[in-house]
Amino acid sequence: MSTYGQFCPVAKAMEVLDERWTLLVVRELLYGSTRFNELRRGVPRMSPALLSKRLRSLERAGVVERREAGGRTSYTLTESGRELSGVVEALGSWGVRWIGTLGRADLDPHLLMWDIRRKIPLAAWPRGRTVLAFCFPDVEPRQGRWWMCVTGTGVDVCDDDPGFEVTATVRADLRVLTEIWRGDLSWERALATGLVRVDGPTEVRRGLPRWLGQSEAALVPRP
Amino acid sequence: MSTYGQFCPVAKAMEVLDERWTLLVVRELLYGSTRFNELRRGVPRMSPALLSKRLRSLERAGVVERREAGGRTSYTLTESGRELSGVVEALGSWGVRWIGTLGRADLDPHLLMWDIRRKIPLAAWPRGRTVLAFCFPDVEPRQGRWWMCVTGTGVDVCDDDPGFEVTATVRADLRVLTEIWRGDLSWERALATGLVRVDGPTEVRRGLPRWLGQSEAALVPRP
DNA sequence: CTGTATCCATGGCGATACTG
DNA sequence: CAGTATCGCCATGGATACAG
Repeated sequence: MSTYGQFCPVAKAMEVLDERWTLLVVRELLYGSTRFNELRRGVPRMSPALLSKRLRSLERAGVVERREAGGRTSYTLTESGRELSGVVEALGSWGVRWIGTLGRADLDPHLLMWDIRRKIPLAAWPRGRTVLAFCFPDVEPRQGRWWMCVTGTGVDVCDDDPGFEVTATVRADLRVLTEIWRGDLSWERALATGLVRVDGPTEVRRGLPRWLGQSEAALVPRP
Repeated sequence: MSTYGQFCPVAKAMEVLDERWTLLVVRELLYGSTRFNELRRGVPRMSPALLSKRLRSLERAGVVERREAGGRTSYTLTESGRELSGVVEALGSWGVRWIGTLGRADLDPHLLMWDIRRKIPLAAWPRGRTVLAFCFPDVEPRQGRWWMCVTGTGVDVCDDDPGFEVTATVRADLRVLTEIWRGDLSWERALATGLVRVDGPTEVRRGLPRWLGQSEAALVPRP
């Protein structure tokens, strides 16, 4: 842990939080991930060794509680950790307002699909099974096709064809769907201009914006 | 600048802000410092080379505007930078609530005197010159005595005797005065228990808490 | 006053492989 | 599933001196 030699609360907070990846791990924990490998999915570019190290640091700092039960390990936020939501929200609001442009390397279909999955409003979907196929023409084939299977009980994301009949196919550049998700671009505009194409029944095209929604960042007013 | 390969606004914000010292420099700018050496006083353990580098990074990120006028350079926050107040405040509130214990190395008389100086409510002080002497018995002599000269026009902090008649002397361990300043300890308690001694007229002892005040961190409710 | 220049050691962190 | 182990680079940043 770095030290600043200052009594200022901002400095003391940053001693715990300023290391690379740390607040992204906290973000994942705030989103509800508790397992090591579940956390890994949220920070795929972080090596497991480093994730392990950060979790220990956060535990020492009283932010994370590590528990072993039935041979399984879980990580949860302490009260101190849960209160970091204020910091994370402030960072997110600032980031979406002032870091407008995404580089090509910021785009990640896997992260996007998991983010969307996390906020699927099950209640808004039809009963029975609905399968949405996603196609990102600008992405290499291996990462360019995804399937999202929504049933009454849950959501599955696959990167290869699960075999079920596809209800509709969503076709858009990865950047476009990412910008919609972040709220940089609206569903209506994207559909109207053809930046997104939906092949399937009309009611699906109509319902899509409500079914898939947007990240909470979309609620932040832009400068 | 680090990269995370994520479109998440928190990650994009941290790419700009997670490097060591960065948010402390922003904090100084939010407090109103604009000159290079003025900024240095707020982050004395940071090397000038590094400060220079950080200021450039922040300029590239659109957070800081650098201006040269009349051979003098000044740094001010852009609108984007000013909006980081939300982040800094969230960090400060969290820090003062959850990082309760200060190590010996976190205490710094120079920083403390300058912090106090920054918030002196001139209007509350008597007309004419008032000189407060501070004595930190637990600190090595060179850093253990300070003088604060308050006149109608401003405040001066000195680490050697300016020669004026001393109105009153405040005597406390550096840790004690720091804790009072942060709001971990109240003036009343500290005076009542003798953790702080004020040698001087009664009205000074009475007025001190209002004259010196506390940092804004003191307003944050504790867990 | 406002920085640059230079040097150097440390260790952070990425990559990869492997284990109970 | 939940991590360790190992390796090696290179960038970070601390220290100091110096300059326009």
